[in-house]
Amino acid sequence: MENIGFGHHDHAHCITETMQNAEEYCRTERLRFTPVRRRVLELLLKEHRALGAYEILEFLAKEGLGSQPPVAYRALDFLVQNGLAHRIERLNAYAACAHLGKAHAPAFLICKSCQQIAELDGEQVNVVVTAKAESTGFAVERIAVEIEGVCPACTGAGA
Amino acid sequence: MENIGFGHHDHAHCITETMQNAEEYCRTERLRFTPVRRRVLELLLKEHRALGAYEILEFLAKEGLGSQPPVAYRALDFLVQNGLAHRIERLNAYAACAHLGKAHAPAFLICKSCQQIAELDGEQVNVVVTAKAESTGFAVERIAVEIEGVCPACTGAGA
DNA sequence: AAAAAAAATGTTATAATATATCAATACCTA
DNA sequence: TAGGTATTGATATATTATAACATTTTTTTT
Repeated sequence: MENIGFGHHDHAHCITETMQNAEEYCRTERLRFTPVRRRVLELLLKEHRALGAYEILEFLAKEGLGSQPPVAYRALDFLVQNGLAHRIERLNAYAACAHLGKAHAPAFLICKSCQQIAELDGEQVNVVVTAKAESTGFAVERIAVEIEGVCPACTGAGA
Repeated sequence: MENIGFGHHDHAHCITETMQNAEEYCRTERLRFTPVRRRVLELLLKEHRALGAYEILEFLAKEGLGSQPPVAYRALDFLVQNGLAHRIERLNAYAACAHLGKAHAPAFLICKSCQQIAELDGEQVNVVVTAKAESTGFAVERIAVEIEGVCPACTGAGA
């Protein structure tokens, strides 16, 4: 897995490509990629940072896609369950998955200043941690690695 | 750092010893270990699991130590700031530090079933992750490693 | 020891995040 | 097309967290 960082990139392309991948993924998995779900993923991709459920809800409300919290939470749950987005525990917020479909063990870089999220390959880390944990008899189900700090762009900008 | 796990231990002793360490630590660091702060740490140690701020507040209220949320949050902030307790992001809850005073890089094992928390030594993990992150130009400030699963006791109990 | 400054606490109010519940609708599939 | 399942709509409420300001306590300075 390649690291997806904070660098510049063709963002429009990154959106359309990920959306296409998501469409296909849902088709093959027989998941219902409904309008709200589709739109929420699109918003996460467009904003390219972690968004809270209520931030998302504001967008949805403006667009007539729903105005009550469960609308946003349900869509986010769907995306997270199916690996199309990740929940960032530290922020109680959500970010689009940068490696759609491919199994992966993400470690998140969280910029305090701009809320942008990058994914590092956490595979190694997961292996080490899982070994340690299971040697104590603990049954590992889920590993969250979240790294808080300041991204290159914001460091440069004196943030 | 030794791993502190889910095994049986002399809990009464573990409480008094940690409290003594905390007392001394606060004395040498010239920190004010006020009654509320002391009591909150004691509660975290006694319960030996992650407690939410409002759970703690209930105890405090019963004991006449305060009944409004800021009372609990302030005490918890103090303990976390000074390394006497940790915040478990996954649970929005708090646990007493198992390695008081010693600098350490904890990785938390969170039992879904009983909410008990164990600390693994996350030093290695932190080194690996920090290297990766900083190679992308990201300035690391804080790393959270949280492992969710089922502890040996609960696995045995069929949880 | 008194005054000034700093830290902690008390109190009220409210913000932000999240879920339970039940009714209505859309969609699969037998 | 009837029946089951998944999704959405809508209302209410639970849970977690902080802002703001007054008061008190502790520490430091004079």
